[in-house]
Amino acid sequence: MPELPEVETALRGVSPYVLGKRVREVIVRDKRLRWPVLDTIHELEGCRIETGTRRAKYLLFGTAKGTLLLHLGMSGNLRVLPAETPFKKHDHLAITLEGGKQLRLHDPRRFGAALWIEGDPMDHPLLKDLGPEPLGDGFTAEHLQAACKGKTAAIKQVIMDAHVVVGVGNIYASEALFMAGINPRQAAGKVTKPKLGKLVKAIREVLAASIEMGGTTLRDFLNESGEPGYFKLTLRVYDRAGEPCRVCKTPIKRIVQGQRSTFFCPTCQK
DNA sequence: AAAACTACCTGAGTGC
DNA sequence: TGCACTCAGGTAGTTT
Repeated sequence: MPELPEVETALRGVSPYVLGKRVREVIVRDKRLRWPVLDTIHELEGCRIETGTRRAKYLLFGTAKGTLLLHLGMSGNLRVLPAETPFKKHDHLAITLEGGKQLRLHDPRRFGAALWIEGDPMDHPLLKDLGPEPLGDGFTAEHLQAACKGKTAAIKQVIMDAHVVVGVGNIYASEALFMAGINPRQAAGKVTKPKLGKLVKAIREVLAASIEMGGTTLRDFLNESGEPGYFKLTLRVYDRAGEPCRVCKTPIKRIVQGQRSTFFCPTCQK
């Protein structure tokens, strides 16, 4: 599910309801997420949530005492509901706020995470070695060129490596490579400089456009108001194997790279 | 150092 | 209806 646009959409959706609110109670209904949810999560109780930010696909809710880090994994979503709303299966974490609302983490596959961090969250092992934000100033053509230099790994694998740039998931990796006219199997070190420049631009554009539209929806993602996003309607190659390329009509191909599906147009992406 | 692979988990869809 | 199978948006951690 959540690629970066969905995570950003979730953050924007819940922020108005949680920012400035004090946490009454943290309810752990199932601690078996990617890592066991520790009892330290209850340190959040009594704290006022002062900030809501995102780093890569991690959500950070800051208080004076520490930071709540959430990750939505493959199948997670956040909802804000009246605290008395019956729990659904897979509602693993619930944070009751002053005023009677509750922030809930729902995650069928349980690849998500919930951690309590004291001190600067950017020093946390999960965050300290991450590459630049794709929509930030640090993600430049020069940066990507330096990261690709001499690499034999496929360009798709490289742009999905969080040490190179964060937030480029499986859908948008395929989409951006199509937009830049790059074959996903090409060795990163062999992609020309101008193409890498185009790729930076494509990654920024596709992510920004999807955030604008409220995130792509596949399967179980619902945005904060319960309405699905509509970006899937405009996907260029992802999940379109056998269908005609929107530019040249060549059938879109599906291959497997690093145990993940890749979609591309053999004509437009040389 | 870099690349390849493993592990974690449920649910939807397909074919018989 | 049921069973067996494949596939799915992520990524830390391990092995080669």
